[in-house]
Amino acid sequence: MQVAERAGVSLASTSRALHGTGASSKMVDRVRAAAAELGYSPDAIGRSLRMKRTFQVAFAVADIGNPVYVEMLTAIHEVLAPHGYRVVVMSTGHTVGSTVDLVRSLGSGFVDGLIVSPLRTDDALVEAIRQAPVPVVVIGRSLEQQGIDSVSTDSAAGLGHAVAHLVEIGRRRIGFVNGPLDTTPGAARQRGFDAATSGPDFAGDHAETERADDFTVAAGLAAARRLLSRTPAAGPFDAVVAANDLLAIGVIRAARELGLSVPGDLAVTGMDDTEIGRVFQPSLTSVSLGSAERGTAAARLVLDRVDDVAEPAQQIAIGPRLFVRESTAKEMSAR
Amino acid sequence: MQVAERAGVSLASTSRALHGTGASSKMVDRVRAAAAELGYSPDAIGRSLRMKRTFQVAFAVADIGNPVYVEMLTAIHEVLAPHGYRVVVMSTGHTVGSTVDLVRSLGSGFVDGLIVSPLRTDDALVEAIRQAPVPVVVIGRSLEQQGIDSVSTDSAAGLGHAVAHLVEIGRRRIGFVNGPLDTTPGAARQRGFDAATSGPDFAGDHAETERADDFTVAAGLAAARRLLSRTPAAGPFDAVVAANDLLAIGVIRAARELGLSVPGDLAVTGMDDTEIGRVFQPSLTSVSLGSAERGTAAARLVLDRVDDVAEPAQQIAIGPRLFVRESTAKEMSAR
DNA sequence: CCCATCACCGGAAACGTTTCCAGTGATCGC
DNA sequence: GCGATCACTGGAAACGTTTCCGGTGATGGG
Repeated sequence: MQVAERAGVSLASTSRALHGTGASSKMVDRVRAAAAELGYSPDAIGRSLRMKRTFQVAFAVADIGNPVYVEMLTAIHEVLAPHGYRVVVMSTGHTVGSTVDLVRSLGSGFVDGLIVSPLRTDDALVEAIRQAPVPVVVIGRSLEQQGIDSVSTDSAAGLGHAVAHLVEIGRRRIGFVNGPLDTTPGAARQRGFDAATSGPDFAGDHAETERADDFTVAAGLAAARRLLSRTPAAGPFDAVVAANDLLAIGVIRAARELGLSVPGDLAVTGMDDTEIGRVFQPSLTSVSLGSAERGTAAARLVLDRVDDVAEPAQQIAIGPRLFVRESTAKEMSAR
Repeated sequence: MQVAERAGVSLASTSRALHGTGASSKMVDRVRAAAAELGYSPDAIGRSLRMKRTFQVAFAVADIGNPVYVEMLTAIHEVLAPHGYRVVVMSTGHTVGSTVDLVRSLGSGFVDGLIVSPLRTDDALVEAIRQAPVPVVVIGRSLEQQGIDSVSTDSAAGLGHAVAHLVEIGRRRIGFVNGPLDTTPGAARQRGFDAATSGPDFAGDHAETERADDFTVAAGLAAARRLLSRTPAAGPFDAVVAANDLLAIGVIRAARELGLSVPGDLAVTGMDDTEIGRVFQPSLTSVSLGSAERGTAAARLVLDRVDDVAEPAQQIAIGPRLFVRESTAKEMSAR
């Protein structure tokens, strides 16, 4: 190494001087000076090879463009960067199989840990995660019984909050626009809606689900058209719960097409509390699932695991919170 | 290495067999089988150390949450992943100094290339980029004379398109809500607006700029309130050009506060053609600066540079394109 | 049948760092 | 003044891979 020669000392001393332990101050000065003159910075690869640390953590999701994941990514980056960790973004692909491949690829040791939010889960994936050679934290479903670190949120309960709020402001005939049921979030939200609208606690008159092909505005628009074209015996819908903010915007579009005012004729709620919903007109009442908090918690957890090795797997839950905005204002049209 | 032992061959043969060159088919089968049994995948660090390739590219921006950068990131990832490259996200920080630090940190060799979109640029940064030990591609300003690879867009011309469109639909008194002037985009857009509204080609009656503190909805709202509270001698504003989509949404909010209809009383244009603008009500006429295309081009360029070493620096320009939507529909209110 | 060519394999070096281990010089206490 | 302790330094090994180089066996041509 050039710095050692230049400073006239051994490689060992150079390393100690730069790393800061067990070197005399004279030595430190000398090496620092030489390093500064040469514009030297230690090679990350050599260092990684020796230390068995890459100082990198991967974050993997199906779709990096999704605002929810962007928020997580930002939060994760904010936690990890000050600790000297870099963030590698990866794609899980849309199938369970490709996610399993991703987890297996951790064997090549290019990261010290993984934070992953799989759209779909199965036993093979759980097994792969448990076998993984580096710590893996799952954002999404709680995997308690499986002994896997996870950061989850109770989106089913979140749906309950939305329904309760709508009932409280006097809505009685509530539609639900959900996304695909074969995704983890889709399934959970359906459970939440069904639980909230069945049973004796539900004070409304009617509840009905329509499924969109996708969690997008366009799919929400199409689904809402179908839903709103029907009129239940109890009377026309006066509220729609959407499984995410983009779907909710699609619902509002459909309402406008049909000449319904929001929130006058139709109150609409979203989920995820995204920027896009906050700035929309009308601004969107939405259930926050704490994307940023989940990212932060996952990042902290993975940091813990990278240092301390084996503790019992931890399941962190972030409570959903309802943010009431214009799209569910109290006043109702007389109809 | 365990695989070599298991297969009963040398490390060298193992490597050749897995890498695929100069090994007999019998050897390949044997090694593959052993590798499969052991679930072996080659260590990325050891490989990197030897090959002097990390198979990683960094993407650095000030704010990963910005939709424009998210689009770029997605595009970059899509180009790089099939070539076996990983994407590391980094933050430039908000000052030139921290960006320079970032570029210098490339010396530790943790990536094979960098794609960076600096908010602000100065000579020190240009110098640092030129000295960088790995290829650097700049997204943003064209740095032709500096001999630096860059992918740029002519946002000044884009502003011209917006103004021309507004004039064409009969608007005459045009306001401009810009962001901070000390950023590269802010300065370029100001130049564009000034060029488009001065000189004999401008068929409007009045042009005036108001500056927002930031490229956000809130800042746009505040700036638009200030702008619209003034009434030029030529008459009230009938159009506002905003320097990006978020500012434009702020402008629409301000207009609504003041009882102005959009586009009836006031036509509004944005810039960046973001999802948020597309789904807004009214949907936003916006100048696309081709974020995804720029990301794609930058990623391709960095791939070229990683393989072929030295070619003359390249400057790629992506032309801006205007997408006309509801916020600048033709009909005007009679006033 | 012998020599030259060729395909293939194993040994070993190299990449750049950290850390263990031993050794040297100095300092301190007795 | 001498021995022991101590702070510090240098040598060397190790991390896991790729690739150069030399060698060996087979094959083909003369």
